Amino acid sequence: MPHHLIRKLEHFTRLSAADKTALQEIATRVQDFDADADIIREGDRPEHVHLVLEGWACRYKQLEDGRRQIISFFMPGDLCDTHVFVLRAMDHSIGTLTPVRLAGIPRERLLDLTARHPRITQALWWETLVTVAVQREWVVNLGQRSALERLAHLFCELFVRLRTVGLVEGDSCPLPLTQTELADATGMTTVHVNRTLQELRSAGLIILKGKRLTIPDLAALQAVALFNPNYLHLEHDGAHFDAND
Amino acid sequence: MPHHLIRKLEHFTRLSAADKTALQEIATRVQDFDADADIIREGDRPEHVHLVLEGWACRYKQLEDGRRQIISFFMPGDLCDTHVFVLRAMDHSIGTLTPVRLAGIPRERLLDLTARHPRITQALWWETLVTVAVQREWVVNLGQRSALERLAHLFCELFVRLRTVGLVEGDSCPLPLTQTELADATGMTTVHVNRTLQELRSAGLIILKGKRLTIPDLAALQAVALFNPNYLHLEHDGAHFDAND
DNA sequence: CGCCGTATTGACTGTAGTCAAGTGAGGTGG
DNA sequence: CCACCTCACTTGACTACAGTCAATACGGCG
Repeated sequence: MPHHLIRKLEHFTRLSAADKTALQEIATRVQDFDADADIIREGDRPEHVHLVLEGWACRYKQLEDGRRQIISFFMPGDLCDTHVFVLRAMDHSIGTLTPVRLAGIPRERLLDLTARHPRITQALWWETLVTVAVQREWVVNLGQRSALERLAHLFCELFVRLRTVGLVEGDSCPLPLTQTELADATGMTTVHVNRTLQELRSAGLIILKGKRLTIPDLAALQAVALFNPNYLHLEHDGAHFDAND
Repeated sequence: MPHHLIRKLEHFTRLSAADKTALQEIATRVQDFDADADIIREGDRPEHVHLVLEGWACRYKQLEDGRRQIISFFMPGDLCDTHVFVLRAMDHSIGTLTPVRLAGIPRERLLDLTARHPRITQALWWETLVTVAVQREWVVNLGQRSALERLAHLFCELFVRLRTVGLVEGDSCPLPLTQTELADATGMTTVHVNRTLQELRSAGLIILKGKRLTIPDLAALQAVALFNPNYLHLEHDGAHFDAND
């Protein structure tokens, strides 16, 4: 069932049939959440690693005075915190944006999986490091880019990430976010998000309607956003890690 | 020699004498760098993990048009990219801010160390996860905090981190950064950094002079910054990982 | 049809950026 | 030892990007 994860990991390494079977089997303890529900709250000590099977979620942090920052987005195929067990308590929360179906993977299960499947271990490492690289890019995005560039960059990133899990159709992809959520992710106000979206639309760079994003000319949007996809580390050259069966 | 690292790791777990000796011995291949030199450049494929022994460095990313964002600071005791080996090429650069003394730890050396010393493995995991947590907090800082809060927050973080490696004396610590560097880290202009520093000074929250930062009332500065140190995960409760010798 | 959350618009404010001109302090060389 | 040079810091006047407040429009769903 976790085909999105498998599809993503195959961008890094070729998995054997046995690897894939093993990955299929981790999707136990499936749970469903409504939209706008917390999966994990700041202060919790999570019991297992979560894998998003369907829907979108986000990592976020709320300041005492109510300001909220979305720190990252989770989409199908994404893992939440492969290694949290080391830390005592969550320093942020994870909440859903749409209805979400999750698999909860117990710690031992994951350890067992990686012990038996070295290529999966490598691939999960890659997954983790890319997540961190995305986090760094968000710092650049918030620190240096203008509102227009910022939204454009976010759209490029989400589009490319969705493509790696097979959720892009032609030049369009799902984008189930409200303008408020875009604002919380980009450090802008909803009003300014709204106006900036209009600017992107009238420049013909995006079509955004009915929770669906269309990018008629990805290269053009990338140019506006100063988007360089290398931080997503998608060049499939893990030949030296390939399965030989 | 890498006493700062040892001191830091002991905030998470109690290390045995053997653990400490092993850590002492990884500081081979010592290299010295001038200030404002690149240690690793975007696109490089680094050969070893770097440990900062003395001086300050930073992770940064430069956009095509020249804008630069400092993504994180490295101070004595910090490790650069414990697990880069999985990825093909660096997606950012690491450069010095002051003269820096580094130890280069070959991959095998690190694997060997962790294989023999499970507590060190745990402690390095903690180190890695805290680094990522810091990265997330920077997203919150850039996305939600005002200029004043942002600088105040950065100072709180640097102060607390320096304290964990023993570099705080009383209520003051080294701060070898120019206003330009502060600007690149906080996504502000140098002019605005300058004015905001004056505001912090005249509020009596900081004394900043001669590359030295004094914080007369840390609680007050924390309140202004909305700084909550929990993301640094310093509560020493790793008793269950304690060495028994 | 009517309700509620989301999106849109306008007018105004304010924080932060820009440009450009000084001032100051530390280091070097004559 | 001092002049000078450079880099960092400081200041002022002006601009502009983004935030605030508040009213209104839209759209999907019961």
